[in-house]
Amino acid sequence: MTLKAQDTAAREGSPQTPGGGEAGRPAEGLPKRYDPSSFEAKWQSYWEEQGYFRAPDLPGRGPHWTIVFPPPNVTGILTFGHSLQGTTQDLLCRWQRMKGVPTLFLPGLDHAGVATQMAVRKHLEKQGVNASALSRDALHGHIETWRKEKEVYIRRQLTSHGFSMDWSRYVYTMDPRYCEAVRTAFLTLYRQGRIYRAERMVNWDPKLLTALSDLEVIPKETRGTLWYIRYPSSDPDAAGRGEGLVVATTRPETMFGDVAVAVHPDDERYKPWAGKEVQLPLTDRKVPVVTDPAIDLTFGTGALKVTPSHDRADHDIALRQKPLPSKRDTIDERGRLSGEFVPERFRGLERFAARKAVVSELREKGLLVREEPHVHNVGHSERSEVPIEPRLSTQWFVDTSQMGARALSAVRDGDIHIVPERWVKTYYNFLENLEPWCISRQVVWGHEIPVWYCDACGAYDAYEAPPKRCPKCGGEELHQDPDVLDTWFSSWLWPFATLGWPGRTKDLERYFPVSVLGTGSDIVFFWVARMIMGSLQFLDVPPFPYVYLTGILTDRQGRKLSKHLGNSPDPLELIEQWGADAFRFALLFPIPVEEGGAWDPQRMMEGARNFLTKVWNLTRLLAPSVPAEPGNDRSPPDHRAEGALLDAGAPLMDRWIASRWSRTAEEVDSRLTAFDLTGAAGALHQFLWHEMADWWAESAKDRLAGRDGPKTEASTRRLGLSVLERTLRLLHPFAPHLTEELGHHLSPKGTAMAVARWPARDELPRDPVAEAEVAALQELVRGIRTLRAELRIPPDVQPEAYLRPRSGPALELFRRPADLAVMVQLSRIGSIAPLGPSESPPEGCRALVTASGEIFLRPPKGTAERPPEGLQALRKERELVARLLEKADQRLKDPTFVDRAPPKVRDEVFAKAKELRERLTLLDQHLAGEAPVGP
RNA sequence: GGGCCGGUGGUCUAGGGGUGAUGACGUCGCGCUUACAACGCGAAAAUCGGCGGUUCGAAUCCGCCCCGGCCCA
Repeated sequence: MTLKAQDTAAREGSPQTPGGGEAGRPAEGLPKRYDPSSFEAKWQSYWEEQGYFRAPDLPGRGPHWTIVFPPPNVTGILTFGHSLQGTTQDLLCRWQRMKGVPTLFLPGLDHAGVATQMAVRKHLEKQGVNASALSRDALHGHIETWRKEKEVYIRRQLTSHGFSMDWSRYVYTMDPRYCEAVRTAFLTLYRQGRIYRAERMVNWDPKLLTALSDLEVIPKETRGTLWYIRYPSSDPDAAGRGEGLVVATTRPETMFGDVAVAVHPDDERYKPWAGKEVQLPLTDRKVPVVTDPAIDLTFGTGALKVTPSHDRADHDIALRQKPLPSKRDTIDERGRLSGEFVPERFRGLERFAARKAVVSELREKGLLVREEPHVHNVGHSERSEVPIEPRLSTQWFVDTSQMGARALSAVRDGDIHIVPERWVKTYYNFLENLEPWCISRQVVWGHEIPVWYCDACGAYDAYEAPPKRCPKCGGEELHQDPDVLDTWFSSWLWPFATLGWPGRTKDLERYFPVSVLGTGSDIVFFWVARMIMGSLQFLDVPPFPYVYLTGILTDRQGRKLSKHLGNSPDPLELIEQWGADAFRFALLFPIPVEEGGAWDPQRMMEGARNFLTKVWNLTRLLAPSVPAEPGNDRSPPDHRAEGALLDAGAPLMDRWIASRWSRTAEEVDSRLTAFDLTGAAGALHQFLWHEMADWWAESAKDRLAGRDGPKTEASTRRLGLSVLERTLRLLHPFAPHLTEELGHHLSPKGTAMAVARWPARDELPRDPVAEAEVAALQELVRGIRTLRAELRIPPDVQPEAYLRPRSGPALELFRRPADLAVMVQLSRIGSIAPLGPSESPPEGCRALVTASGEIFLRPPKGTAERPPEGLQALRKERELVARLLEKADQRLKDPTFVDRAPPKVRDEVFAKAKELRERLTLLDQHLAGEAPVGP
């Protein structure tokens, strides 16, 4: 009945009273099972309705916490990387929001030029539309339709992660305001002379017919062939040159574009050739032999054909060898041989077909000396995946040298910190070797280039709005540059264009700079470095003080998770199956966020889900139904109330768990401050599961069951709830839905967790004495459990135990019957009797010796007198102690150690040796006699 | 070719000069002990990639080497 009602509420998405003690859910309590699907959607819409995530409109500068989410591409489905980024960034935002800092988590969408155009074309072609025949406007229309569809879907995906984004400030890189920012950026740089047109070697994609930036080119290891081609001597009679020169190349089809053969100036083999000419095979042309220091003597034959139009290095060589032409196009934009230099019979052949044709003709003519397999890296288009054709072409470039230098010093001078720090060097390395940034793309989808050309005189300039006439010749026929801008030319403005730049908006004033820029380490160059350049250039300040780089997650075979490879789990499916909280937690823990590594979905999700289940059940133990406790409403906690529960006479385990909580709160907060999200998650995992649940709750069960009277029961419950509720708040940024659900269960009328106050680290008192005593208690309890497991004592049999304390804290424990009772409970034995220093335990006991004390257990009648294997634990303990003692003694015997080690270390070792020696004696007595031992 | 990162039980991982080297998953015992089998208790399992060096003392610092990965050419 109960479950059913909830399910309906969740499906409908917006219950009237989400926390509802009265209407939403019957007050009896928490369902037995942790079922995230029954409440996650409910809280998402509740948060949204309440407007918790809308960043406050505040005037002027002031404290703020801003994170701009790296905008997903309109291409469609969210990637795993977005889930990871969103999770880390949402965590930081929720944490700061709870601290009361005005917080903005800004979502957006990237138009993603080439990638989107490709996706939409593919989509249209599937529907039978011939995309290449469409006009620019028509294609824009289709893309717009596509965008509207994807936008809704992407938003739903982000929301279903529980990300606390401010959707009222959502930005699309094609919004008119954003377009203005892009235009302003272009015009500013253009007028400063930092944007220019030039003919340069670019990465040409012969399929998409566009230039690509270096970063869009993916080198792929490719098996090719190295062909050795003879370039015959042009004067065969000359001494030593009769055979001609042999040149090695992987691209014989480009030979018609050769302008020279180059050799290293120090290469003895080719000394006689310098300045001479060779015949260019398959043509009637001759080319000179030049010397250039860039030639690698060891590669191939040490002689290189120089093809300036189709190879970057060759182009550089040709430029250096002044009289040589630096341009000789023989391959057209579609990758076909063409032009006057190509013999008629090869013209029009596609490059790979041409390669075959050229090779076979060379072979026929006996000019092919040798061919051998050759593995090398070939640049491929990230977008279309075809091999890149280096090509000379006229493009727009940004001169980034000065901006790069500023970006470099921003990090060097400590204005920007990169976390983890090791990426700093990579960042330097990139900026120290900056190339001009090619920003024009020959596609139709993207930001237009605000440059107009005069049809009459050819003059061109950049304008804010379409010019009426040419300022030079007065011509009225002008046309705009047909190219569009590289997507990254809009992305690099993201931290400030999203806040209204170039306008001087309130948001820009309040929420800029961004507090931390989080992204995957794979786009340090594409994005991070350029945003830093852009912000320094246009606003004169760094865009953010911190860059937080996450690692790259891989599958079990170490391959990057990507849609491409199909090895990336679908975030939505994971959320549906396991819940958003489990997914979030699994992304953070236990694999370190900034390291990345193999992410096995099943295993990760199970681990996270089990942990959250634990939290669920712990809450169920403490508050099976809505507690009637007054004042338990998440308002600032009442220190006096807890003070009374935690005075000197309070139960040891209570004082202990409060103290542990305090340490955990501090650890979580300081780890978050240091961007150690995994560490913070780990601290909570450790505390909730292995301290609060395993030890405190186990020790408190009797009290909670009312066995010590109703007053004790009430105070225990109150203390437990007080610690639990505080921990839920600490956990909220990690698992927002679960903690919201449980928080409302605990106090139906309380503040929502999403806006609850982040606990101060010293809210509950530290108690080092209690911590030391519980450490001893745990050691003794574990000893008893070990012994009992070894003696094969059945669970329902409760033997008697005798303990003789050896350490100070243990001694204290034995003074207090209540603490002994806790030990009895935790180790499931019948009774514990303390033994004085000279007392002996009764006959028939088995013993174990720990640092805290000696443990004796009497197997009840009827159980095995002695386990078949004997007393392994005791024997192993002896071995270990003996080994440790020997080590310690050795050090103490070493005069240099005694001489040079700090006194503190020396004393420690000395004390340790003393303790070990005593323990060894005890162990030997137990082993030798198996008899109860007196002094 | 240049640069960066990592190598710790079967797997993943903590620790960054003095530890009895964390913890998780998995494995093996024993248990459905009324918060939790999505669990509990116990056990087995690592000479911290190799070789040198610095040091009274190295998983930890330095050098070289080997292996894996990433980035830029």
